Amino acid sequence: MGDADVLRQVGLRVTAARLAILRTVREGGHLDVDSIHRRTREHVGQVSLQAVYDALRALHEAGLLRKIEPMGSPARYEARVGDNHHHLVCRTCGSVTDVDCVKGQAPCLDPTDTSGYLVDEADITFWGICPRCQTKGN
Amino acid sequence: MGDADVLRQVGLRVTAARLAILRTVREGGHLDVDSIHRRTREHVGQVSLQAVYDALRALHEAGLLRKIEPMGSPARYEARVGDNHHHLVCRTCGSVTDVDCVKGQAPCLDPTDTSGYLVDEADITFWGICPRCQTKGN
DNA sequence: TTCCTTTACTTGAGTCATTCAATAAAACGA
DNA sequence: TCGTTTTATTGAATGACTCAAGTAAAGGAA
Repeated sequence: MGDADVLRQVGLRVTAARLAILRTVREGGHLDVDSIHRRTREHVGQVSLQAVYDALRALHEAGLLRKIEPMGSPARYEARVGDNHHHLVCRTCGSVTDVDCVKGQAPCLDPTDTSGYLVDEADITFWGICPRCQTKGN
Repeated sequence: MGDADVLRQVGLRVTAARLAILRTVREGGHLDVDSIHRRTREHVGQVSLQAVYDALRALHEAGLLRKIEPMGSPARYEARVGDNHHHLVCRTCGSVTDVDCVKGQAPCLDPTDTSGYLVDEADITFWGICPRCQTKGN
């Protein structure tokens, strides 16, 4: 199934911008909005930053993209959704790496005491220094 | 040991603003900067917003306060540090509640595969609907 | 195909949390 | 008490993101 069908399936219109943005995020890893904007332009020419914001929100609300916001840095988007994986974030360079769920397949949704909350998601970020920044000294 | 000594111990000068801010955060739970500013004023009169930002950063860097930034809302500070607890955040009203570490005393610092990262902290946020918002029938 | 309605895109201005910069005022060791 | 260093004040700036109004494109209906 192509991306056009994926979009239609979630009730979104198929536009060049959305197809390009979807592709960009898939290729890119964990890109911020600015990077997505720049790379998307390389694919389809002119696209406004607002169009990128709009499309990312639509794609995110439709469940096609996941949005992460590590403390202190702008939002990032990734195409890997629905598998409840977590993230390693480098304190030095800010790079993000996926980590599979700590508990295997289970969705990590069980704090020992939920205090009455109806919990539907566990958002887990591991902070540390990435291999490259370790070797770079400091 | 009083707060003044606590401040001196971490190498910070003792000022009325810092003492009041520390007290405010202790009393407040998970307050954002604006709330801290407002409440601190009630304790000591005039304090500028920037002084609050500066003090919070200093206190945070000194390890006296913990900073959390749930997606989509301004930063919040809490006085409970060093025990690696986690947070429940309400999707509806944004309120934050503490949860003890899922793994008991252990610091939850073991993703199955760290990809070479030197991990020093696990930041875990559980998202859901708080009891009050559940009964309010959204 | 053409028309029409709905949805998306563009441009430009606005908001909010946070930071920067320069001056004034305290803290605290000498 | 003095002098240096750190902290506070005031005001301006930044950056990520949103809002709003008009234009363009998508896709169903005629």
